[in-house]
Amino acid sequence: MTRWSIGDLAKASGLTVRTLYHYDEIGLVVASERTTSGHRRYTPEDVRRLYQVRSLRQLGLSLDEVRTALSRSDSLRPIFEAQLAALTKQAQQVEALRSRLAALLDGHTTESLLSTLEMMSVYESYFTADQLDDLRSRAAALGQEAVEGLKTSWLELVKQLRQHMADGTPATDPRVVELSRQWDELGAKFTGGDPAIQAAAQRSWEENKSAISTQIGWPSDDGLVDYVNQARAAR
Amino acid sequence: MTRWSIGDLAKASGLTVRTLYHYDEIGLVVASERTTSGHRRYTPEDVRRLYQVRSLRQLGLSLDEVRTALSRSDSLRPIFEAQLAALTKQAQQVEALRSRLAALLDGHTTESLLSTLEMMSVYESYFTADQLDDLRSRAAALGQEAVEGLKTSWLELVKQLRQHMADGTPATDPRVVELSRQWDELGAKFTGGDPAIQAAAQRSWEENKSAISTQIGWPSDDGLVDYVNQARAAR
DNA sequence: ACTTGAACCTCCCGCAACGGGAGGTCCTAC
DNA sequence: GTAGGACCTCCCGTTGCGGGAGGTTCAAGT
Repeated sequence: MTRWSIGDLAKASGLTVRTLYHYDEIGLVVASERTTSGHRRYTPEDVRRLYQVRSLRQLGLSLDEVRTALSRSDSLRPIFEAQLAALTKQAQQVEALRSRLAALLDGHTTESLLSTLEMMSVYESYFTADQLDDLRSRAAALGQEAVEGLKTSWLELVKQLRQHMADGTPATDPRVVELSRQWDELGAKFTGGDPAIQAAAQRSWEENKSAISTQIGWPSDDGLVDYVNQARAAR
Repeated sequence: MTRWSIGDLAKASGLTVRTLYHYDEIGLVVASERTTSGHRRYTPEDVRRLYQVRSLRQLGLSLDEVRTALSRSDSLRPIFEAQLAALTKQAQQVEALRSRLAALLDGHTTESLLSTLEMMSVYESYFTADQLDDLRSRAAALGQEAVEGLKTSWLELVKQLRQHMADGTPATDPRVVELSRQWDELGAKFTGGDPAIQAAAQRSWEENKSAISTQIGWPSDDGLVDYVNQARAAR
C-alpha cells in the first residue's frame, strides 16, 4: 500500500502543505497514519477524501458545507441546490454592482463622481429599494446626456436662486417665481411625478434640512428651500 | 451646529454602532470631537465623510480602497476602473461555477454526483485549464444524454473486460481485441482526438496506476489497463 | 559514520470587516 | 435618586488559510 507524505500529496493535488495541515487541524482530511517520529502518512483512503474535498471546494462550498456534504451522501443534493441558489443570487448582485459602476464611469467627470455618489448614498436612506430602481431605470430611459442635462439645469437653477437671495430679491418677484416653477418641473422629471417618490424626497428634505445641506457641500442651511417655498406659494 | 451621537448616526446611516467604532479605530471616519466624558460627537463634516464611505463601500470597494479613494479625488477613476474589471472577472467566475453546478444537478443522480466530481477533480490535476474547458465544451456540444450514453458505454466496457480477465480469456482473443477497439473509440470521443489531451490522459494513468484506481473505488490496480494495452498491441 | 540540506513537525501571529459579549461609566427622564 | 438606556474600552471569534520561528527528522552524498 502506498502512503503519501504531506509534501508529495500537496504537489499531486495542487494544494499547499499549509492547507493540508489546516484540513488536518480541523479534522476535515486527517492523515490516518503517522510514522514513529510523527510524520503524516496519507493512505489512499485519505487521498480519495482529499480529492472529494477539493472538488466540492471548487464548486464554491465552504469547508463546513464540504464536511456536511461528505458526512451523508443524501445531503449532497440539497447542499448543491442551496449553493446554486446562493450563486445565482450572488451573480445578480455582482451584475447589479457592475452595471452601476459602469454607468457611473462613462457618465461622469472625475470631480462629479464623489458628489454624485454622496447624494445617492444620502438618498438611499430615504427611498425604498424599489423607488431607487425606479429612479435608476427612469434615468436609464432618459439617457446619459439627458440626465447630465437635468443635473446641469439644476445646478444652474440653484445658482440663480442663490444670487437672487443674495441680492435681496423678494420671493414674490416674477423672476423668482418662474425659477421656482422650473424647479418643480425639474423635480417632476426626476421623480417621474410619482407622489410616493415626491413624498420621500420631501421627507428627506425635512429631516435633513440642515444636515443634508451641509453634507452636500452647501455652506449651511441658507434658507434656499424656504425661499423656493415662498415663491411657490406666490404662484 | 448639530453634533451627532454615535447611536443617532448609526440609525440615520443604517450602519451599526459597532461599524462606526471600527471606522473610528482604523481612522477611516473619526469623530472629530468628544464630550468631556469621552462620548463621540460627529460633526457635519464627519457625517459627510461617513456617507462618502458608505457610497464607496456600496460599490464593493474595500476599506483600504475607500481610504485611498478619499485621500485624493484624482485616484477615484483608476480605482473605479480597477473595481469594474475585478467585478467583471468575478461575474464571469461566478457564472462559470453556476453553470457547472446547474449542469451537474440536472444530469446526475445523487449517488453519481460525488464520484463524478471526484473523477473530475483527479483529472483536473492532469489537464490544463484550457483542455478542461475544451472537454467541457465538447461535452456540452454532445449534449447531456450523449455524455450519459458515453459514460454508460464505458462502464459497460469495463465490466465486460473485467469479466474476460476473470475468465482468463487471453488478450489476443478477437472479442477482447474488439472491446479494446471500442475502448479507444470511446476515448477518442471524449478527448476529441486531441493528441495533447490524450497524452495528458495517458500521463494521468501512468502516474496514478495504483493510486487512482483505489481512489475511484476499484479494488486495486487489477491490470485492466495492461490487459487493454496487450489487446491493442494484437491489432 | 557523518554531515548537510530539504522536508517535516508544532506553535503562533496575521489578514478583512466587523459581531458580540464583558464589565464599567454616563446620561436622561421620572 | 434611581432605573435603564446609551455609551465607553478591551478582547475573543469568524473564514481559510499564509507565513515565520524554532526545533526534529529524513535521505543522499562523502
